Amino acid sequence: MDVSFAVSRTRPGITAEKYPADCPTRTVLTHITSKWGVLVLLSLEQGSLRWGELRREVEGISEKMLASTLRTFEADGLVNRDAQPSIPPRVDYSLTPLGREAALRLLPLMDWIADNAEAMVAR
Amino acid sequence: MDVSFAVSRTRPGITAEKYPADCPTRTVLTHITSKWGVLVLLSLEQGSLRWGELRREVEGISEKMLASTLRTFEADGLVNRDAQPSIPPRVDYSLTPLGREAALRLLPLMDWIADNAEAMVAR
DNA sequence: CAGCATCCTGTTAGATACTG
DNA sequence: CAGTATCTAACAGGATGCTG
Repeated sequence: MDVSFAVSRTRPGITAEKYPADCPTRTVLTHITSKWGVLVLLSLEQGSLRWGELRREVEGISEKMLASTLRTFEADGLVNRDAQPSIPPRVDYSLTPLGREAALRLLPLMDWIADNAEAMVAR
Repeated sequence: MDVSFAVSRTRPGITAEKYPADCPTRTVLTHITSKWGVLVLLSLEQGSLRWGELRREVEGISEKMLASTLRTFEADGLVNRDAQPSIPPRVDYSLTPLGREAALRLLPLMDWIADNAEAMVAR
């Protein structure tokens, strides 16, 4: 696979650069680290949530941004959308196995941030 | 410490929400997951780099964004700036211990993205 | 070489209103 | 309840030129 990141970790010295602009990793990194991406992914990490629950969990997110973030992740195969055709409608969102893998890598980061954020901002 | 993330992982049920809007974690998360934040942090993970080296490592970053990203991380205490008052000037950037901790949590994520990005984008 | 100043653009995101 | 539609605003980000 020709993803430069994995290759370049070894610092071959000949490879032009470590983080080329036109690399699929950039796209995925952008999705996941989008303003609400991390928060949505981690909210679903403990189990599926309904639309409204998600909105309340990720405080401050607008309906538009929640919809767009979820659709992006659905297209990426990170999130499942399960819509019940009932009235009133009920839609549950959950992580796919792939999404769970991503969330798993996000958890240590968020835990660390939670532990150090105050000190950093106060500085 | 009143960082809601760490607390809420247990799903107390009484806590209003998991990711409140006015939380220092939001600020730090924004800095680190900014468009170039992850790439800069990881570029420095293997050792200090000069300004120009960083520009080349993180392909596509503009001078303005590199400067602003570095200044933010410097203020957060994640990056050290070491300026030699020589002519021509030489400035080296390196991670602080705090920055190294952050980068360490970013590595698994980037490795995972590198392994899965193509499949996700191709989808 | 390592920036900063200035100006400018466009995506990203917020507000509001409406619907099946 | 779970969205869509539309309109607008803000700020991240880019281009260019200049300097110690």
